[in-house]
Amino acid sequence: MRPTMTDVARAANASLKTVSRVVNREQGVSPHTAARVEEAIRSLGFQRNDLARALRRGQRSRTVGLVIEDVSNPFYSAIARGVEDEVSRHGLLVIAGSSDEDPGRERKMLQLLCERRVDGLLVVPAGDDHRYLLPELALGTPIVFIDRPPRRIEADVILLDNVGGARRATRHLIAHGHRRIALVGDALRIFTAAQRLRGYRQALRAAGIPLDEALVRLDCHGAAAAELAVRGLLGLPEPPTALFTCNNRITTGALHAVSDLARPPALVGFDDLELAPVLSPPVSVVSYDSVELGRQSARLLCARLAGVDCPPRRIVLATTLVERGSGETMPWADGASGPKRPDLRAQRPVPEVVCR
Amino acid sequence: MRPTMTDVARAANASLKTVSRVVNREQGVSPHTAARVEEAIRSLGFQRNDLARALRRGQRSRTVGLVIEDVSNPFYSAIARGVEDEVSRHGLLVIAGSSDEDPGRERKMLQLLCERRVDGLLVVPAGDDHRYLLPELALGTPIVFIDRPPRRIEADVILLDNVGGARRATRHLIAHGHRRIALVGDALRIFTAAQRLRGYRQALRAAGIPLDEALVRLDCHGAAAAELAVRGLLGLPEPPTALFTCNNRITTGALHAVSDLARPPALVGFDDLELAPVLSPPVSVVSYDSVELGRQSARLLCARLAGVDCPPRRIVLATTLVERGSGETMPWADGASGPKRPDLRAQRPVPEVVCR
DNA sequence: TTGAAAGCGCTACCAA
DNA sequence: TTGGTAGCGCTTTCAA
Repeated sequence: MRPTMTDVARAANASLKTVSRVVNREQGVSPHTAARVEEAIRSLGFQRNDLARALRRGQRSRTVGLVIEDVSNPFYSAIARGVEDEVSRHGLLVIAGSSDEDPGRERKMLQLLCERRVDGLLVVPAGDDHRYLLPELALGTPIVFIDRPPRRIEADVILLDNVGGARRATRHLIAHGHRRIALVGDALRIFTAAQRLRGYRQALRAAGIPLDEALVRLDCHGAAAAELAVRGLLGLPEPPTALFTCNNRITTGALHAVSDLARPPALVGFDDLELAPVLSPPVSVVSYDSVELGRQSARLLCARLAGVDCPPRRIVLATTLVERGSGETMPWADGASGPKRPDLRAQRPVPEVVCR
Repeated sequence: MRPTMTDVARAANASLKTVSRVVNREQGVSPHTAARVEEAIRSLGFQRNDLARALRRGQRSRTVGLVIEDVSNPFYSAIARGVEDEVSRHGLLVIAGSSDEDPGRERKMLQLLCERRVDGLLVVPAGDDHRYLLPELALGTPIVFIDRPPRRIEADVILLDNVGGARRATRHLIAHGHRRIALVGDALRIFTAAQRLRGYRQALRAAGIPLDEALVRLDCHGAAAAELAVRGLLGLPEPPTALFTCNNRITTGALHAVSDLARPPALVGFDDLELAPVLSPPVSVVSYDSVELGRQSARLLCARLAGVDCPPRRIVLATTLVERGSGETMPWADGASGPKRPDLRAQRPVPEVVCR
């Protein structure tokens, strides 16, 4: 069995309270007694039970819950890292879980986290009604929403400048002569998807380009769906000359769809990709610091935990357009035969003899 | 204040025990009483305190601790996802933390997790001596090591076939006519780095190619260091004609280093990259299922939690070579001028007028 | 079917 | 400087 303070007290021939004092480095223990207790702790391998401690002190579990769509998506795992960096400075650990964009799972995860008495919650919300969190908020659990605002409740939220980023990306493509610019995006119930569509429309309107519904492909969840959508766009009688892809997975899918094209359309994606600079052409993106997104969210949460009590805050982080090449090309003249993107495999000698 | 069972009992005019029975869906409560209690639970917004419950039941916190190098590295976050998928089926949550390859941080994290009484631990170990975990193991906390074996203790571990994968990668490059194959790897104290070097050496030896120390670049931690190392290799009087890059970050760095070369060396990387197929040329890699790596580790942990008591297991997962193009090119004949990798930006018209 | 009392491992309060 | 005792919110045991 695992030794308790009582065991240590017995072994050290001291009282429970004295052991507690030593463990918690409180004043008022004679060096001699302290040494005896320390020795007992060492020999028994005692480790304080934080569950019991928290219960007694009326504390929570000294953890924060983080609910994101998918811990294995680089965008979200970067957030997780930012959160960890920030909260670990306060001795808090992070319980992270994936909602898979399912409001039911999200709610269940949040419920589990509340039952474990997390000190605070960080959520990239998937649901469309978060009123069920009101009692928890009222009980003093701070909740900070990340990347998307909560629905039907007021709470702290850290967002990206989605509209601005999308508008800039689209305007950038227009500036390079494109008029048939497709948007490939996720379902509109997702806040960021809707906002990015808004920015796209604003840029078109500002340039006097009518919106062509055929060029707007929504509900692309994941790379595979996006790849299909882009193939569909390219098969149109009048295909787009440029693509605006609304998140990292969609950009990835689009790149798969255009990778074997002799003349790929121009492309700007929302979210940066680690390999964007080494693709050919290098991929231009709307970028921002996603670790910082997590860090700021956690910072706000920690401020709330420390008692900062102001009305719900709404922080918007800037996005920047990173020009790398894929978004800075003009449309091909119709029917003109332009230079092809070469197949390197064909260019380089391939051996005829393969050993073993 | 947060309502407790006592509050519910008072509100429902029932005893504490009766409330407990209702909350835990135990038998022996009359429907009428149960309804009254349910109503009180709803109206007060009662939520059972899992901390107190676990304490009383002598349970742990119903969480597993996961210590990895960096939650934001796709390799590790994929593991985290696999772990989550598996343990969530048992009602367990995941506390994940980053060690940053620092044995001190690793130890501290593990200590924190033990104090919070996690049910089990999953660790990608960074340290070189894990004997400090022996007491915890003896107390019945199952620990499964992932990707690298523990040092100086016996415990469950799930590994990849590093030697086999590296050998196959190197042999593959040899088969395509390369004899000057560089290895870019991490510090040898990291198990996987050492094993992959071993596989590389085995393949060279089998082909009768003497090892050229100048072509072995170790201690490359992170993409930036790898990029530098590759630039160094390419600046050699007799540069390598092929690269074997030992992990995902190193491959990324190498790709940065060769991205602007007219004639990039052949390349095979260990770890797959999401964008590998759309790079030019597409990148050949030693691949495996990293979500599965996490899932299997968690499965073993859960088996231990369920009481499976056999000697420590060592499971090795297979790796496969995925040929995509970058590893299937012959070396350039010395001094011959081969076809260049074209710059797409130059090929395509760039607009002269940019609006606003 | 219902409830009183003890106690999980710890800390807080007060007394010696 | 030291220690007894109560109690955090819950479950368990046993009695009514």
